[in-house]
Amino acid sequence: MIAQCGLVVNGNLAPVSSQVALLEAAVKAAISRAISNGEISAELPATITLERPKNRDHGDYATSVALQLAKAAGKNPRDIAQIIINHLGIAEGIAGLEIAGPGFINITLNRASQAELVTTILQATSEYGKGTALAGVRINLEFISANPTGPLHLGHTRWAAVGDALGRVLTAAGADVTREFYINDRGNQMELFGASVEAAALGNPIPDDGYQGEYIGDLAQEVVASQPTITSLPEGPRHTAFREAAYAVQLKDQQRVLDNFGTHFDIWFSERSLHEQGAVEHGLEKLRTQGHVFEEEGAVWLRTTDFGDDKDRVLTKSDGSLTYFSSDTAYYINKRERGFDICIYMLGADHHGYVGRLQAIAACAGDNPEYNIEVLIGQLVKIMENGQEVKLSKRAGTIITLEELVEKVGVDAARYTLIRYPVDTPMVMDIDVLKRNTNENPVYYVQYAHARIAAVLRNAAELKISVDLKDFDSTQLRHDRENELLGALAEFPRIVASAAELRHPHRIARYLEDLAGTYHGFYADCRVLPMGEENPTALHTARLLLCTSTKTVIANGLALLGVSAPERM
RNA sequence: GCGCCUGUAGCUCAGUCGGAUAGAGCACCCGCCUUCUAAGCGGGUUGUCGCAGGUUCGAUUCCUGCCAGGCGCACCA
Repeated sequence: MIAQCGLVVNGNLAPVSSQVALLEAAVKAAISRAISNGEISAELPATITLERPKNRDHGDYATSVALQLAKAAGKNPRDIAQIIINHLGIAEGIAGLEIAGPGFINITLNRASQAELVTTILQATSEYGKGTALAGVRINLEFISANPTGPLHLGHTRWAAVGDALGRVLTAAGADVTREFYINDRGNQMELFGASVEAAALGNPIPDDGYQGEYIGDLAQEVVASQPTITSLPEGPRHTAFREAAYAVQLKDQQRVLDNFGTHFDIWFSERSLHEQGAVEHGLEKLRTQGHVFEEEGAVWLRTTDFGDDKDRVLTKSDGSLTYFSSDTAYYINKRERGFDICIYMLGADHHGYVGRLQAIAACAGDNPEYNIEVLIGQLVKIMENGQEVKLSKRAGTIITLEELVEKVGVDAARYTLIRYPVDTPMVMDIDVLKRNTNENPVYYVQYAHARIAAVLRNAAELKISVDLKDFDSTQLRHDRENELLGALAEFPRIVASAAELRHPHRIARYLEDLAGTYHGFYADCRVLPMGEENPTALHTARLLLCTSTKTVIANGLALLGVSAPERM
């Protein structure tokens, strides 16, 4: 049976491929037979994709493969569709096949076999939706990477949510993911930061290019409180001591805030450590052997223009000091030497000028910039409060921090809202809407569906209705709403796979909204529990198990977003 | 000037390798809780898919040009 074969083998769960994949294989096999019979003279397409028609009258799945083959085969697409159908008719689990429009093949599944999906989901539980599309691929996912010179603000928050969700989605697709935060703890900005805190502690004016925020004063107080003698150190050591102490406090604060936000990193990678390990020299050496390093006007350059960058980049300045770019090259090479196949960088739109040079780094190091490195650019987030745009300015002290955002709207609403839009769309976050806790906030719509099912299950437990899979009778599920819900549940594994491959975690959120809507429709039309004195029947059990499956999928999807799935609301 | 992103309903936005009558939420109107969570469901109204060409059985989707908005073009970090 289509819904079962290949999913459960000898009682063990095979990697959960969707029933759709099996159906696709059946269509492909049918075409293959038609070709070897000489009925169609064309190449077998590499992949056959079934889509879910928007219009329910077009069956459970549809394929346009006959239209695609028409030209090569030199045949009318409807004739080709008929030939494919002739070969496909024998496949089990299919209840109906028809040719529609210019040559679409509409497939209707046998309802009972489709309902076997419930068994699949309930056996897989938290594994349902996971796949193997990226199995064996080692991915380094770098995101946020803020300077440790201030609190994380709104600009970082989009990445904190999206990056974390992407990490979860890639993992679900089978990839071996390491999440990494690169700490820019070296260079001018650190000096200015240290000097600013020091000045605040000593009651001196903050340096011109220094950091102005209120938090600088707080940091100064905290540093002095933990090291009372720091102000009496001689100027040189005092300067260093302030810088280091402030750095430690600020980094710890960033880590605390992210932890609270549900975003966790496997590695916090210090830029300094690159230099201490000699990784920069090592990287330079590697680039030299690849032949893209040259000297000019006393500086050492990397010829990134060999690979499409706008201009060549300086590695070592004419005064002998290393540029930030040299750290970038060393860091990339270091990642590859740690065994990562793909290095993903998530950057804000204000850094998109880095894309060319990052790809050039990979090429200069002898890698394939089309595969080994990926730079995802996210557009900036605007924020509205009290009907006005809040202009973000460190100087004016109007930055909104991640922590403040969470205090205002909560972790779930903040994460969900940031994740549900594609990152290349500039988005507007309206604090007032997010505070409202109405269903203008789609996270509640999805969470509500989960809580609603939990309530039904609690009531069922009280009524002692069987939810044992052994009592599941798939032929009970014949209602259109049940069919629609099963179809939506069947989609989840391919949604996860495509979200991972396209690096689009927002697809998970959109899918969940769709699934929640489908469930609410089912709930409105299909009574789940017995009414009054009615005795429980096989239909009640079947619907309860369908509810449990839906709850599992919603919970699995929300887990991929790092959003909670409440039992009660 | 060059480069990246965006332009879809009154508003905020989805739209899968190019597919059938372009969708959702909000807003607006009308129905539905003496039995499972009404944070819900059903129905109604809403479109020059920025503009103009091209590719083809078929384009919101791919290509070219233009218009509008955002961002970026350091021997800074």
